[in-house]
Amino acid sequence: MNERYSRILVEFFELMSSWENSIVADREISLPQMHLLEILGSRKELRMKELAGFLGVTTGTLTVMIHRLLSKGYVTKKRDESDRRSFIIGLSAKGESEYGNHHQMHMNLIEEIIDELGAGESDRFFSRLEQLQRVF
Amino acid sequence: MNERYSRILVEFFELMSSWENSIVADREISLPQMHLLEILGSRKELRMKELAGFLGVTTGTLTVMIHRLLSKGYVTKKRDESDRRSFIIGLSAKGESEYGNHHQMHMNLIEEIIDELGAGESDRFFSRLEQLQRVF
DNA sequence: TAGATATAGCTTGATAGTCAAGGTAATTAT
DNA sequence: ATAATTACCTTGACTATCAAGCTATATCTA
Repeated sequence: MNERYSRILVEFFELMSSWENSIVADREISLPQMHLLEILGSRKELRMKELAGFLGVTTGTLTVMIHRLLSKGYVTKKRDESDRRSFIIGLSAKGESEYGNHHQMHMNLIEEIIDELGAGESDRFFSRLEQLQRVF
Repeated sequence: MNERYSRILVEFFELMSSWENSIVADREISLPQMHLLEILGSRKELRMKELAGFLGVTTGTLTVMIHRLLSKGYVTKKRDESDRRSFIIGLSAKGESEYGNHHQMHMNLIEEIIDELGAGESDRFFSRLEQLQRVF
């Protein structure tokens, strides 16, 4: 039985992964880059160190990611005048637009989930999903 | 409300991702490589083309992944004598062992989920999760 | 059966993501 | 003051990834 649960969980994860991949495909930016935009979209402005923490990468990795996103115009970078070692990263107008577009895709997905499960079951399902944050 | 659902789903996905990352860390193989081992573990033997399909990568990408896994001894590769253009990829003993270890981690996770949600709610939860395969 | 077409896999060149280790500049603690 | 810490950057090494073009084998078709 637990084997079945494990299989369902793994398959769900793989389906979500490929869904995410498919909606960024042909979009000029990669999935890790979109993830970065998503974090900035919900948290507004962050320092490099903080952003690296949310992404789960080193600041060295982030430095080059930000360079690429800067050159494509998705993010802004300015010095933090209160601590001149730090930089403040934010979304440009183009970045906001890309984030908004992606976020809408997520909202559409949520609609489809609610259609599939029904309102009551959806609420129950997401509550369980939230509860599981304690497990990881 | 849908905003909340979306946030929960995204956070769940991120938690699962970092959980997966953490359990392969310091393990000599990468996450994509482990994913490959998992597919072979459940499907036994596959041709390159089939394996690439399950992984969602091109055969070119797979060629180099298999080279790396062969050199580290996790997989086996032999010609398909019924179609000499093809190769049959399988797990070596070392690959089986690595897969078994990883699979056990998943089973432990399932245990923790059941502990957290309870048996009845877990069953309901996984049924919903399974139902959602239709949405993606 | 010969020639055309399709398929399986490989190679190469380009772009990205990733970390560890070591560097600089700015801040904070002693 | 100066030592220690912090934030970030750079470099070198490795992996993942695709597209395009290649070879060998299989299949179709006239």
